[in-house]
Amino acid sequence: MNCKNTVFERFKAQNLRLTRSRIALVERLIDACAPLCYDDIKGLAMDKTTFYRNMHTFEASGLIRRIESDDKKWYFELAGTLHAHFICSVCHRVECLDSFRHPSLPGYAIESATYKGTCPECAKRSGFL
Amino acid sequence: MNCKNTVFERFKAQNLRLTRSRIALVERLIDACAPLCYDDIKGLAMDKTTFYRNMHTFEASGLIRRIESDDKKWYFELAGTLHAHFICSVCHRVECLDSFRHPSLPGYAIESATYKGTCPECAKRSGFL
DNA sequence: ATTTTATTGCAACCTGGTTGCATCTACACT
DNA sequence: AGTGTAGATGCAACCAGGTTGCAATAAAAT
Repeated sequence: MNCKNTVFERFKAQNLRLTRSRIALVERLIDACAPLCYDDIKGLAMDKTTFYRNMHTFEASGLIRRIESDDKKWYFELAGTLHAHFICSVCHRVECLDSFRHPSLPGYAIESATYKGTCPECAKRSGFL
Repeated sequence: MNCKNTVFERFKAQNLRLTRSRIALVERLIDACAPLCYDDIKGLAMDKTTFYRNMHTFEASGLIRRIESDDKKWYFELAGTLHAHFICSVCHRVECLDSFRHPSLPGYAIESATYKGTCPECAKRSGFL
């Protein structure tokens, strides 16, 4: 479960301090239902060093997952259920495709699936519909 | 067909000059059966500007496709048949999954599929087998 | 051979992300 | 509550991949 208190308990269990930035980051990540990059949290007025260092820490402790989009930026999301991502090459948004099962490939250990193309909104907007 | 002469004919048809660098690049891309990044062609002793500019040109003319790996680099491959890619998070190699059909997602125009995880070789090497 | 124009290479730049280090602060211990 | 200390933060400087401006070069058309 991705509720705040659960996350904070995991912090304690891993000797991670409950700092102002971390609380803000977790709240933001819970709020958003899509992966976020540094630009997305700039409103939090946090140094990028702090952001990236915390993301690494969170990733190492299994709290979040990292996704590389096609805009050379890293996106982070709370590590909930495994799901695929769709990256729109028009608006560059990263979307979660919940309830999507990865295909199986003998010999390969698939950990994530990313699909790229045009999302429904952009297709509509550009008259591709 | 990805034979050299076919490619060079397309060059002419698009008013692209047949330069030493372009010939070398096309030969290298045909040779490799995997997407290549700038580091992969450093042996060709070509300035990175030339490499990237040509890749953009080739992409614009539909000759190649661009893939973003998880190492913050761009990989390029000849635009042959559509297929998915597997990126190994251990050795960072980009592999082509030929004869792999993309799933269908209503509303989304899927143009590419990328799977990440551990490739068979790395799984074996690290004793995950 | 000459001219024209696309292409190349260099240097300088941009952006996303990382590292070193001094400062600060969460938290444990009195 | 006051204090000590390891862990967290912010700044500046840095690194790497990729892009841009511009002068020099080389295809290819004449």
